[in-house]
Amino acid sequence: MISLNNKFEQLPEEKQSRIVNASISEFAEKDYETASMNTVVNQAGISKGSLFNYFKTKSLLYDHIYKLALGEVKSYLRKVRDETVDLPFEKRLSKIVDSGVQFIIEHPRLAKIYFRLIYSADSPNRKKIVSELQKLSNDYLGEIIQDAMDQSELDPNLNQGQAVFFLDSVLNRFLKDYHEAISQGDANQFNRDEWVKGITTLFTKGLS
Amino acid sequence: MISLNNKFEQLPEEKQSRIVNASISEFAEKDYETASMNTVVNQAGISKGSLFNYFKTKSLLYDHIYKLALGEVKSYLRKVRDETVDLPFEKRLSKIVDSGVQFIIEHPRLAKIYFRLIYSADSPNRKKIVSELQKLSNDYLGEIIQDAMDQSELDPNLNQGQAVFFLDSVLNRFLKDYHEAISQGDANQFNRDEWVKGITTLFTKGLS
DNA sequence: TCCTAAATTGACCACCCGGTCATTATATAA
DNA sequence: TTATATAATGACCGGGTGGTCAATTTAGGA
Repeated sequence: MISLNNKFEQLPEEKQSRIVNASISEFAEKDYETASMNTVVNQAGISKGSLFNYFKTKSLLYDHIYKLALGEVKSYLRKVRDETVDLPFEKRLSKIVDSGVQFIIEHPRLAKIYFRLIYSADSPNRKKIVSELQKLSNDYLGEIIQDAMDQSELDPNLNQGQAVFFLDSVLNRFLKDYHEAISQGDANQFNRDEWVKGITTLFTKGLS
Repeated sequence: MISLNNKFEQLPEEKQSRIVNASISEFAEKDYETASMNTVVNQAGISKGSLFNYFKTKSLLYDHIYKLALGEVKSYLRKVRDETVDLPFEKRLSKIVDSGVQFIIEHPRLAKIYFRLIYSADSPNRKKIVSELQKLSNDYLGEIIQDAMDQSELDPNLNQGQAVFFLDSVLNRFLKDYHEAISQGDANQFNRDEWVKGITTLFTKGLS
């Protein structure tokens, strides 16, 4: 026995995806407490009893969904890290922003769940999840910054932790605002190239 | 007739502050949907009917509270802006961080409401409020950055909007993390001076 | 002291929630 | 075809919600 969720995983794939889809929509639209299991079952076209048979509690369903969202985020990060490993810091940063934007466009609902998780305070196990995410981001951006330090593209005596923090702050905030702009239909206010250039300039040369 | 809330404002001050206190606690602890009017009336020691007599709906009570929180934030910003108007950019930044930290320590619950408002998505009129906040931040940080540009402490050809965005991202994120660290009792992980120095260095000289 | 107008109360309403479980429908093996 | 195990159902439960309003308490002037 590997998984504790075999009930759900042994379902026909079509049914699984109906349920996952409905759950993603609901958890993207409302925060954890406000999201309704009733809405999920109605949108998925199954009965309430069935859903609670597959996932014993709301919290376990949420677990399944956020892990799924996080998995997608991670695979994107891994992809862009590996694909840019030989590029200079500036180009790397640019690609990171690019693929963040791409992720948001391709998975707007997952992005919403991700941002809700980071910025809101009411998901179950929030502390554990957020610290996990922090580690992920630390590892990911830390590696990129360390590479740049090793290549003397960034000051080798940099406080690496701080640098990661700054980069993370700006990137996350940019992507969050971009995501919000998209979901309100006015993403044109963002000239992507200009922003990428601005961000890389900030980190390499500062504002003076 | 100036105010529409005269019912509440004509109450004895002691009673007003009991109600405000209870409301602040509740809206700080839970997000808008989850916060309970029952909890508020119990903690304030008044009856439910009375509260709904003073504030016709939950949303109107929330309005009153967030405006109060915002007012405090604004007065802090105004104060630090005026007190630092003659200082160089670096010193100014440092004072801004200082007074942000001070605000968080003095008004932890208001800070929580403020951060919830910015980062969460479920307060009523959120769009309007957030854009109001953005304007506030733009005016405030914009002025400080413009001053630094005028004094040639920052590049006079800077994209001012971007610069404000970056500064806002880093400052807000720092204060948010600091606030969370405090409310979990381990704020010692933040060496304030080191962070202030790091932030000012980032913005003036970059990381290379 | 009594009367009236205003303030306060809390039982009550309709609604929604997460979760349960006896009942029913479905699939499978004999 | 029939008997049996398994899966799916939705009425139902206790509890909490924002909001209401008839009844009661309080305050103040005559």
